[in-house]
Amino acid sequence: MGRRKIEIKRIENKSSRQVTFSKRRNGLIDKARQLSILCESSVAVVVVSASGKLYDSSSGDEIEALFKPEKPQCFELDLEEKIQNYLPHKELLETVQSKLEEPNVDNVSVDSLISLEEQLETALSVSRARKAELMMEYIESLKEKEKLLREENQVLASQMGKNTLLATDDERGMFPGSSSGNKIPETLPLLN
Amino acid sequence: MGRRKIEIKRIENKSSRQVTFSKRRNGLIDKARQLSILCESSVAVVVVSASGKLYDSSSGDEIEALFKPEKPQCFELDLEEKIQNYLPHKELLETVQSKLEEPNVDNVSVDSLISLEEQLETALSVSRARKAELMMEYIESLKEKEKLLREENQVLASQMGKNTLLATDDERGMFPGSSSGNKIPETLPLLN
DNA sequence: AACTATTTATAAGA
DNA sequence: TTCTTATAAATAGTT
Repeated sequence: MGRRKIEIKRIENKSSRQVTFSKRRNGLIDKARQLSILCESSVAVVVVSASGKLYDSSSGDEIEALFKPEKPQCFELDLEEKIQNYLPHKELLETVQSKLEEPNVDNVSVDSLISLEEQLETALSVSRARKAELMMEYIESLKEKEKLLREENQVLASQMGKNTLLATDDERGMFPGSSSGNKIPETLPLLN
Repeated sequence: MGRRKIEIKRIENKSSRQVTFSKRRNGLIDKARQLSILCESSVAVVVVSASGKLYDSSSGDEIEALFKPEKPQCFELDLEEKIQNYLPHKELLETVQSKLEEPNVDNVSVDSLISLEEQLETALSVSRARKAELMMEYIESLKEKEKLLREENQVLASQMGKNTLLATDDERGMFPGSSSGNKIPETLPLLN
C-alpha cells in the first residue's frame, strides 16, 4: 500500500529498510492495540530490530501496568543487576496465587480464570523475551569488551616488540588456549 | 478500511466481534511476518482470544532462536548454543491451547483449570530458570575470559615498562579502538 | 466464505 | 527526519 507494490523480501537499501522498519513497526503495534480493544483479547507484540533494539506492546490492563515501568533504558553498567532483578512476573504469579486461594473458589467464574490464564501467558511471553533480550545484550557487551582487550593486548605486544628489539616472529605467535587459564608466557603474548 | 469507519472500542455484537477477531488476527500475524522479512527483524506476536484460544507467531532469527529448539544456529561456543536451543515452551503452549480448545470449555471444572495453571506455572518456571542459569553460566565464562585478558594486559604493560625504560606517556598513548580512549597507565593498565 | 466499497497503511518523493 | 500523496492492502458490512 504505497506508491507501488513491493515484494515481501529483505529490503536491500539500508536507509529505506530503516524507514520501513519504523513505519511498519508502529503500524503493527497500533494494529495490535486495536485488535485487543475491538475484540477484548490479549495481544503481545515483541519486535527486535536488526540492530538489537527491543520494542514491544502488550494489552491487558494488568499486563500493561506490570510492564510499562520496566522498560529497559540504560544498559550500561548495571545491566547485570537489572537482569538479576528482572522479575515482573513474580507479582503476576502472586496475583494468580491469591485468586486461587480465595475462599469460594468453586464460584469463581470460568471466564475469570481464563482471563487470568491469558494474562499470565501473555505476560510471561513478553517478560521472557525481554529478559532474554537483556541477557543477550549483556553477553554482546561482554564480547565487545573482550574484543577490545584483545586489541589492546596486541598493541601492547607489538609496542613491546619494537622497544625490546628482541622478539622474533615466532615468539610473537599466537598463544593457544589463552582464554582457559593458561600462564602468561615470558615473552610476548598475542591473544587471538 | 471497510464499508464504513469504525470506532476503536469493544465490538458489542458477539458474532461480528468474533469475525473481526479472526480477520484482524490473521492480518496482524501477516503484518508481523512481513515486517520480519522486509527489515530482517525478529517479531513475535501472541494473541489470546476472549474465549481463551491462543495464537502465536514468531519470526526472525533472534526470536526464533529464543523460542524454537528445532532451529539450530551455529554459535561459537557450546554453552551459547545450548542457551539458544533450550526451549520446551512451544510444546507447553500447544498443551495449553489444546486444553482450552476442549469442546465443553464452559463446563470444565475449576479444578482442572487450576491444575492447568499449576502445570503451566511450574513448567515455565523450570524452563525459565534453566535457561537463565545457562545464560548466567555463559556470562560468568565471559567474565572469566575478561579477567584473564586483563591479567595478561597487566603483565604485558609491566614487561613493557621494564624493557623500554624510555617510553613517555605520549608514546604510550591511546590505543585505537579501546573502549573509552583511555590511556594506559604507567604501571597497571586496567580497562573498565 | 466470498465479495466490494471504503478506509487505512504505507512506498516513494519532497 | 517528517510530511505529503498516490496507490496498495486491509477490512466492515453485505451476500
